[in-house]
Amino acid sequence: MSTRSIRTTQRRTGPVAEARPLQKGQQTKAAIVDAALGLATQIGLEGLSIGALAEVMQMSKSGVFAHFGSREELQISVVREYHARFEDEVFYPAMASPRGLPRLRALFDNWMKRTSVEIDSGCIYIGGAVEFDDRPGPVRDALASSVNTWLSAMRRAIELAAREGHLKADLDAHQMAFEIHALILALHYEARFLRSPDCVSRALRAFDSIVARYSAPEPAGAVTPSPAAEPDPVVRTRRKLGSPA
Amino acid sequence: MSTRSIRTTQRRTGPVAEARPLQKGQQTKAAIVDAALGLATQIGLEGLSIGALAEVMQMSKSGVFAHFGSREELQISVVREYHARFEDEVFYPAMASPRGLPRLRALFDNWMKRTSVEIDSGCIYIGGAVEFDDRPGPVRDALASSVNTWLSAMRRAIELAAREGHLKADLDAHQMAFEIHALILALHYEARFLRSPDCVSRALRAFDSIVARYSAPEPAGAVTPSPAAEPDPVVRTRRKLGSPA
DNA sequence: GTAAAAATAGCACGACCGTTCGATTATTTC
DNA sequence: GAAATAATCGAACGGTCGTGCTATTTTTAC
Repeated sequence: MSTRSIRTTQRRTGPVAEARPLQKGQQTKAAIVDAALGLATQIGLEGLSIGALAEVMQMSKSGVFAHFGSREELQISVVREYHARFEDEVFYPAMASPRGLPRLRALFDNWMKRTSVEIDSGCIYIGGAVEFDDRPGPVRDALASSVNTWLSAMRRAIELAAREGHLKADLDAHQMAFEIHALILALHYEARFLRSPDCVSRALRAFDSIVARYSAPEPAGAVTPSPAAEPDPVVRTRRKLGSPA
Repeated sequence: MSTRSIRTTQRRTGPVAEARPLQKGQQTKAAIVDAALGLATQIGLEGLSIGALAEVMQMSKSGVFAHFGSREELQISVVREYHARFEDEVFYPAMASPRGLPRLRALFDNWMKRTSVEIDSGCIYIGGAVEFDDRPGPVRDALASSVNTWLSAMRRAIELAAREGHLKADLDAHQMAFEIHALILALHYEARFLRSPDCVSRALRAFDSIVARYSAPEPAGAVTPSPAAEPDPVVRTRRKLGSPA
């Protein structure tokens, strides 16, 4: 918390040297956040308790606590960590797919995997929304900011697909994103709560229906529009999901 | 709890008369469940605490507690109450609409109102799914049972609409129900968490798209198929959503 | 009215919660 | 090495939680 904003470069020679960030602390803090994320995906952000977290980490409660200063700050750290992983596992890999429809489909596929294929861990964006929809505060803000960042990225991908000619030029990207988001929510619901075995294929079918409806009318037979589009070679470093500031 | 299974009809004349259920208790119990439902729709089933409930009811904790015997039984009572209200406010009113597409649309409209128009209270079926997807036990069972009952009713309405000729005869009712359910979940998410102002109209538009896609192909212009179908006069007493046994 | 029985209150227990604080140990800097 | 500082521990506090007991009050039955 307090050590975060301290610059790494400054150094002093006087007898009372000012602190520069050390490594051990940040390291175990990262380990704690990692464990906390694991707990939060199972029992929710609200269910996260410092005592349980300390037990997992084999540390004392106060030892864990000292890294965050408050439970709320711990929750926010978990949200940030989830944002980073979402970026790494959903957004960036999809950017390697060719612009337009293929990339949009890759985003959806990765998103699906994140929220349902690993059934043992729920999605913080979905669980957190339910837990914090009536609970204003910084945790809710961090959550909403991350979700909005991600949904915006989806809309951008849709608009790009429209500009590439894969989808109708005059489509309502907001509307299409709403419908795709809905599929993810239903998938999460049926996979994790109802344990419906065929929900993944249902979500895929529904996605295809949506794409077909928003697709640009084509003269000849081929359903998938020109798969000849080249992938973007260097996107990993250029494009960003965005930071949830 | 113990008084629940005692029959109402039996009566004795001996000096040690066996108990028959009295009224006052059930009455305040109903009031407690009502208040508990109000709390649960705001802070969730897990957030429900007997202490807070007692304060709302202006009763002692133990006084409230005695009606249920455990917190779990209180939660189950809340789920049952929600089921009953859902039946009354979503299912039954829609049964007054004409069979087929109009009735399906009425079900969706009522469902929408329940989960989003009254933004101050969340849906227990949605919140509970997130809270209990990793928590086996009787509360989860009661929740899942109610949800499945309702989703089955939706599927029946879809099949009926197909049989009436309003929708394609060979449609996959499960798939269509999945897609409609998805819209409700997205509506709930955007209304309550993201506070997106136009989510209601988005859900309506998406619903229309789904209906159009599953509609029976028509020769002439009219989009809505023959609105001449007569409503069912006596459905309120005959048809049931079903009990979540 | 009286007596049985049900409904409610009062109190206490043990468990866990987040948090504070001072002491102790590790780590880093010189 | 020594000195400084960061990291961690241990114990404790006030609070809320669900729950179990025993009184006391209210309701019902006769």
